[in-house]
Parts: sequence; C-alpha cells; structure tokens
Amino acid sequence: MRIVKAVAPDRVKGVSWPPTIPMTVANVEQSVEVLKALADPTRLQMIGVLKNASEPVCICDFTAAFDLSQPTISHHMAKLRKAGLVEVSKAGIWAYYRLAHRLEPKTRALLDVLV
Amino acid sequence: MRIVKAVAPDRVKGVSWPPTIPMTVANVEQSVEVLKALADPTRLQMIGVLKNASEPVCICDFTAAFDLSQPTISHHMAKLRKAGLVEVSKAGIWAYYRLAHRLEPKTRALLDVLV
DNA sequence: GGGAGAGATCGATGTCGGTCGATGGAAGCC
DNA sequence: GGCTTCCATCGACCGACATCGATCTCTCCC
Repeated sequence: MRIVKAVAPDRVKGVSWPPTIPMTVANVEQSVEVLKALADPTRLQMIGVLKNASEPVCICDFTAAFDLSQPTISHHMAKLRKAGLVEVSKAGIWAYYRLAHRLEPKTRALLDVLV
Repeated sequence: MRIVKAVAPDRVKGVSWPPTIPMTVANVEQSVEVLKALADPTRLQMIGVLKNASEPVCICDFTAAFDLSQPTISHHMAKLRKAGLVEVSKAGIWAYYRLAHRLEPKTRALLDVLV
C-alpha cells in the first residue's frame, strides 16, 4: 500500500508517472476489433458452434437455432467475416461457414480461452 | 467438402442439424460482459497498464496519459469496475486502481492472452 | 470555516450497433 | 422462362455508448 504523503510532492500530472502503455497502437486496434466482434451473445455462440463443429455449418441452421430474423443472422456472420474470424464457402444454394484456418495466434488463444 | 445433392433431401430447418451450442447461457452472458468491457481502445490500454504495473496506479495519471476529459476517464474506469476487472482504493485525495485480485480464471486467462 | 484540488456523477449530444421488413441476386427445379 | 429457396444487402428504427461541460462530494490545508 502506498503512503500518500510521501508521494504527494512529486505527483505532477504527466510528469511523475507517465504510465507506459505496454502495447502498440496497431496491436490495440486489432485486438479491439476482434473483441468487438466477440462481444455479442449471438456472435459468441456462433463462434462456439463453429469451433466445436467438425464440418462447416450451413447458415440456415443458425437461422433455425437462434430466435432472430434471417437478415440479423446474416449481419452477425458478416461481422465475424469482416473481423477475419470465419470463412464462407458457397455450395449451390447454401452458404457454409467455418472458422478461418489462418487465425492470428493471439486470436486462436482467445478462442481457446472463451469456447 | 460436402456434396450438396446428397444432403439436400434431409436439410429441413431446425430438424436435420440443430447446432449444439457448447456453452450455457450464463456462461455466454458473463463472457460477453467482460468482452464488452475490453472492447474499447482506452479501456484495453488501461487494463494493459494496470496488468503491467507493480503498484496501483493513480487515476490522475490516466487522465494525463490519455487525451480524454476527466469525466470520460472516470466513466471508463467505472465500466471496468462494474465488469469486476479492477478495484479502487481511495487514499486521501487520490484514487488508485489495480487489477482485481479475485479474477475468474477464464478472465485471467483472457488478460494473459491480450496483454 | 473557507478555499482548493481530485474524482464521481449528471445531463446533453452525437455516433454506433442490433434488429427488422423489404428488396435484390444467384442457384436449382418445373 | 417462370417459380422457389437461400442468402446478402439496403433502409429505417431504436436503444446503447462514448464524450463532454457542469456540478457535486470528499479530503486536505490554511
């Protein structure tokens, strides 16, 4: 526990203790993008399904599983796609989604913790 | 790769492939709360600073380090506090923040990956 | 008590994000 | 060609959120 009186004299804003931020700006931005993509119940469960699935999953199954409209499901999948978390492969009428093969190691570790 | 024609007949919505969601609702909600708290550049950097700090950090240092107003910094810290990620200890005039000691193991692992 | 400084809260504002209905485009079937 | 189905996109709506100035509370010091 710090003793306040002892540090009071040299507590000048931005001078005594400029906290060193231990990440680069690019690093933070990239992490935040992934975190934002995962910070939604629907999308997190989607990722959970895809991570545990042995084969790509048809998006119509998500539409059936979640009580949301088809555009909303598609919107969420698009977010995951834009974040680089999932990939899509069209097969005739259907669209099959799976986790991206080439995930950043950090992202992969994140998913291993979460799901 | 799936052969579409072969699966077409039994692709009935919600019948053939109800995707099993491998997490409980409570689990998802708790993870999403933490992810939302971290899915902001300012807050993620705050957590990074606190995780690497050997001592609690005065919030005035964050106000000096980030180019944001004092209420905004306070608002972000409150979010981290409500998510259970940080703890505050008042010492005289100043407020010192640190990572919560009793973090969920999953949350701890999350921070280890991120920061 | 009175002034000064730190930090939390309030109220307002602008932007972002989740959701839906409607529409569009592509593939399969008659 | 015409119809159907699946899926993405668009436009709109509404609630959530980041940000700020103003204010309040608390503590310290004179």
